[in-house]
Amino acid sequence: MRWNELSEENCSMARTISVIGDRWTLLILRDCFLRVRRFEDFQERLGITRPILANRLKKLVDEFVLVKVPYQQRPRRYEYRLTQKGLDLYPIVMAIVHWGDVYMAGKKGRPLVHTHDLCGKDFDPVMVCSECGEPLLPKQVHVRPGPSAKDPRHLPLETNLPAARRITKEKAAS
Amino acid sequence: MRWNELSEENCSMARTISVIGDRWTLLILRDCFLRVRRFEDFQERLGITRPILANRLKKLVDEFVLVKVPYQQRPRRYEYRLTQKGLDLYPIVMAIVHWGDVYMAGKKGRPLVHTHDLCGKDFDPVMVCSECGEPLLPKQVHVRPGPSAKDPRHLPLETNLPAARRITKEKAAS
DNA sequence: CTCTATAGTTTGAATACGGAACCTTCTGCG
DNA sequence: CGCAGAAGGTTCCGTATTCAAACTATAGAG
Repeated sequence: MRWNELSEENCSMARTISVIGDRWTLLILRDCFLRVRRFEDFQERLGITRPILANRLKKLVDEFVLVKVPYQQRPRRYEYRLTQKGLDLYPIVMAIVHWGDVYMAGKKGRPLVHTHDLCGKDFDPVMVCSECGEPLLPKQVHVRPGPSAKDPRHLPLETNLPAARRITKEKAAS
Repeated sequence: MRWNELSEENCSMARTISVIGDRWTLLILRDCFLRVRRFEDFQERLGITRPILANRLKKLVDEFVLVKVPYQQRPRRYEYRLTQKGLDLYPIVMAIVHWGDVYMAGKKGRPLVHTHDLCGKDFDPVMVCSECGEPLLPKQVHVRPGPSAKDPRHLPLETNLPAARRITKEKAAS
């Protein structure tokens, strides 16, 4: 499966990955949320090569995650800003940062602390259920085919094949 | 910056990306949370080539995100299961899926619906503040150097350089 | 002794990436 | 005028990664 095929998969995760699922794009987005907006700033902070940076920024603009906004005329220069679609990537970025804080931080602690303006406290991000507000644990969540489900390759194995498959594929198929 | 340098960056996001920040690894993790555990199943569901799959699974095992558990002797065969470290990637996966549901789903709706066993309802994942429980909006969060902060390249521009930099770099530096 | 199941590894061609240099538009300055 | 500098790219080329297909290994079944 190539990149262009990824975006046509009937799977929300595959389709999101087709937009933001590479190393450099994720790092660019991190910097966007840190208010970096200009080509030269991205290039210097990330240590990314210029051709790749240009390519990734163009892709993010094509996907409406970023917009080019002119910040001066003569010579005309643009900066890159998050759209609402881009701002809505925040939970993804925070979830990635938080996992890194928990599992990849050195002995000396996390590199960055986040403060919530609303309550004034330092916080960690927590993923909760929109209906009951409880933290989400993978073992308390089940999944079923949605309105556009069709490709059984994107359902869990259990709904896809009888449990007997776990023993021998042939017996179960007969 | 190469992959091996990424993991040494003093940035939680860069370090997480060094573990899970490529296309195939993210798709493998999606399937792990859908209870896929075996080499052949991953290979068939993802359409990934066998060498890449072997390489990514090995990397995830080396990072303690997955463990190899024998499920039969003679011939000895293993399956791949999420460790606690791996299970804790759930918020990242859910955040990615949810963004895809919102922005990348076709007219016919989302491919998969999630049900929360605790409350029995279909839900969306929401990222909230651990201290006050309110949903996190990027504009209500500020960031400051943490215990292990050192490399100014990973701070926001505002804390990094005076605002005057936005006009002329030279004047501000003098 | 061959066939099948599972989990890989090897190999060679296609693609992407890294690094350096170059291009373009404009301002400022001698 | 003519040249330097700033900002935002693009071109070029050698290396690294990925893809696709075939091959290897282990063991039970017939």
